[in-house]
Amino acid sequence: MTDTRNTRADVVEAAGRLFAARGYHGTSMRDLGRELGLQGSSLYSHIRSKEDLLVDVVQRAADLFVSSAERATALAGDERAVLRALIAGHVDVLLDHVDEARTFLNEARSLDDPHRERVLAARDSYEHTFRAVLTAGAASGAFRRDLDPIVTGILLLSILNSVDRWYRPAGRLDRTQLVDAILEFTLRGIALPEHG
Amino acid sequence: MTDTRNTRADVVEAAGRLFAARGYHGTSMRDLGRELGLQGSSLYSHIRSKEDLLVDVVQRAADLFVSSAERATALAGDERAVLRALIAGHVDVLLDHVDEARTFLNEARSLDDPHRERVLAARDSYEHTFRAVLTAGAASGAFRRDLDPIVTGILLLSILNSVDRWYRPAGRLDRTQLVDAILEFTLRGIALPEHG
DNA sequence: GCCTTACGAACGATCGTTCGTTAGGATGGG
DNA sequence: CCCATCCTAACGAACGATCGTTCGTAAGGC
Repeated sequence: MTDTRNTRADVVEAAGRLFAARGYHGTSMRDLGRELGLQGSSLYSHIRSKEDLLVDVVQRAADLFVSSAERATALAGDERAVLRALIAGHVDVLLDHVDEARTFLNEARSLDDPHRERVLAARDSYEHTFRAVLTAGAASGAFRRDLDPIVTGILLLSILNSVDRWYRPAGRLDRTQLVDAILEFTLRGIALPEHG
Repeated sequence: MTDTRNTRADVVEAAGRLFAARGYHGTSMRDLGRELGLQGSSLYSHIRSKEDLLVDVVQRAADLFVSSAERATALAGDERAVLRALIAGHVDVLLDHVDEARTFLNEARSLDDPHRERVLAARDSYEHTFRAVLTAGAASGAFRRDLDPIVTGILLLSILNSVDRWYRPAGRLDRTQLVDAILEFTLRGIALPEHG
């Protein structure tokens, strides 16, 4: 019963899986066919080229990240609340769509120019959302004023973009605790407060 | 004058450059030959296989990271000083050997089993150094006691391993300021201290 | 005269892709 | 209700290109 015929969405999903695990150049069309129980040539009933698949996977991830950020900023609340929502949204996208997100983060460089620029633009817009909240928080008094929001945003996103490399849902932290840990680290750091 | 004959070290260095830029599977031996002004087949005067090159590049980066950590822990000083040295050492390796470090971080999965395990073991040992300092600092009172050193170490290393993706020496921060920014973020976070 | 470095042709394997064809379910007219 | 039709998904052979690699050979400095 599971061996019904495949749709384009099935192909894109399997492509995400393999691209995430072995990279775009490390995945052949025949590999991808085998993953679906097909011949490599049969994939061309669904797509026009291998690059098409990468575009689809990466674009889908980009959309997920951008719309997650939009939902977070639409929230009522001070900058801390929005920042928490941004972190939680990023973690959700990363963990609920690991393969697309991984491919987005690691394989975008294999896109050819028009597509790569479009993806980099989406990423810029996404990162800008983080910077904007950090800047607003510094102005409103929620965050320190002596830190550069650009650098701070990059450091936070460095943490977030690495979550899929180590976090395992079966481990000690559930997802809420993960978000809390990242937020706590970002807000207060590891130093003892009473210390100089 | 620059077109003297090439040594094995030249080949490994050029391989690191291309592996970092295009990935292991995205780099062909003929690409690599062209980078050195050679035929692809001529590379086999210096190496036995393409995989050899990846092993060399990745192993070299692993050694650099591990010995950097050893130098940092050999330092006199409290845990904050050692932590700063660890951060500075990591940044130095990453920026002074970008290509090897990038390849180490991104292409280790393309190694076959015996070599990959050895590299993962080196990485584990390196990360253990960070955890050990964080644990010692929590015990001595330099750092907060309510944070998990394992998680904290991972978050810090997430920041450090991403530095090469955004830091440009021509930008606003020189290298010392970069280390200071990371240390400050890690120790105190972005929240206003007087805030709840 | 040897040893290192490089060449260039060639190997079989695999790459992404095209093509003509087919099985079978959906569709619609009589 | 049946049959002709169409469409989608898949096959398998084949294409030229490129892959990593081998081999026999040549050039040139210690």
